[in-house]
Amino acid sequence: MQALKRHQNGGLERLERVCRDRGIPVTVQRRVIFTALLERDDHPSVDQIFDDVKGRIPGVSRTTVYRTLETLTDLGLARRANHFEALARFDGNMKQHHHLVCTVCGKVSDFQDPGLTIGGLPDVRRSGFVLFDYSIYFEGYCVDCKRTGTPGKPRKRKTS
Amino acid sequence: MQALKRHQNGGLERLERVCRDRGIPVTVQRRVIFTALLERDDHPSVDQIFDDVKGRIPGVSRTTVYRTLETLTDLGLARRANHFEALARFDGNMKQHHHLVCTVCGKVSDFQDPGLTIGGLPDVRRSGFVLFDYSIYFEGYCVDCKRTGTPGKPRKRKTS
DNA sequence: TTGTATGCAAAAGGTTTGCAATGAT
DNA sequence: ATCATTGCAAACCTTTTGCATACAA
Repeated sequence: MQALKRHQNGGLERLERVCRDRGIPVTVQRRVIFTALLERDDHPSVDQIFDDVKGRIPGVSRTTVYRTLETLTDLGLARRANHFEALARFDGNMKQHHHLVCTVCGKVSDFQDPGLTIGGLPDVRRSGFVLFDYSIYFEGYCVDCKRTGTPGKPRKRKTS
Repeated sequence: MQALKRHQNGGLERLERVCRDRGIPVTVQRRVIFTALLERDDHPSVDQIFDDVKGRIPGVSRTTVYRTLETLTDLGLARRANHFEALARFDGNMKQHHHLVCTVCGKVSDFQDPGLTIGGLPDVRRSGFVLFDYSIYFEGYCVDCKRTGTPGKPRKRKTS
């Protein structure tokens, strides 16, 4: 319902406008992949979108899905749902703590603040979810990236 | 400082106790890898720990680091810092929203609640960080996993 | 027509697995 | 002595890249 609404309120029109503004072509692939993304609200992986889409575009390649999702992110029409690049990360700090995520370089650092609480814990129980902890991810520019800008683009591979 | 303190307050003793309780051996690799993890507070990747550790254990293999970090997670001595398994994930919902993360099956779902605010935004500016958004990750058991328990273990590959 | 996006195939990176040897209790 | 863990090598999956072709404007 939620997704459908988003879809109806000019999802594609938004894509077309943004592409025109940036002077890049609006291809069939971009249209369909963007639509598929808007139809989901479960943070799909590249392969999930690929599966959704391959029935609608004759010979799409996974590569195009990768590239298009990245393009949409650049255009500000999507974002990466994973902090950290796609790598396993571990944490030996078992105390509750929060995180500062730099959306430019991808760096994540701990931010411990016992005084930080949520105003009125949400009613997640309603959905049958058993809550036992929470952690807040603060997004912004770290000191190093403050001036350069361009949010939403984590670094590529091999930059550890 | 923080990490050092954690290290001093019986990091290894904790490991030894937990291993004894579970009846599994305390190997050199487990000792050193756990120590290396406690020395960092930057959510290291497997390779970062491997680098830290290969000077201290003659012929460690990356495989052992993978396996040991997973073991530590099972033992409750570490946790994965990345929600989602190590995969790129995208989100077409650009409005502020929060997340419900099931620590058993790894499923992440959106949780939108405009009434949910943080009591007194933290003083992250002090560190030079420019904050422009935040998102809360609520961790717990989803309806499906409620009874089975065993937190902290996201699903493996190929389970999309 | 001009320039960018696409698809393919191959490469590169990250993670898991089987098995024999080693090590902890 | 026994059973789990380790290391190696190979397999597997995910993501990126180069290049020729196809497509949008």
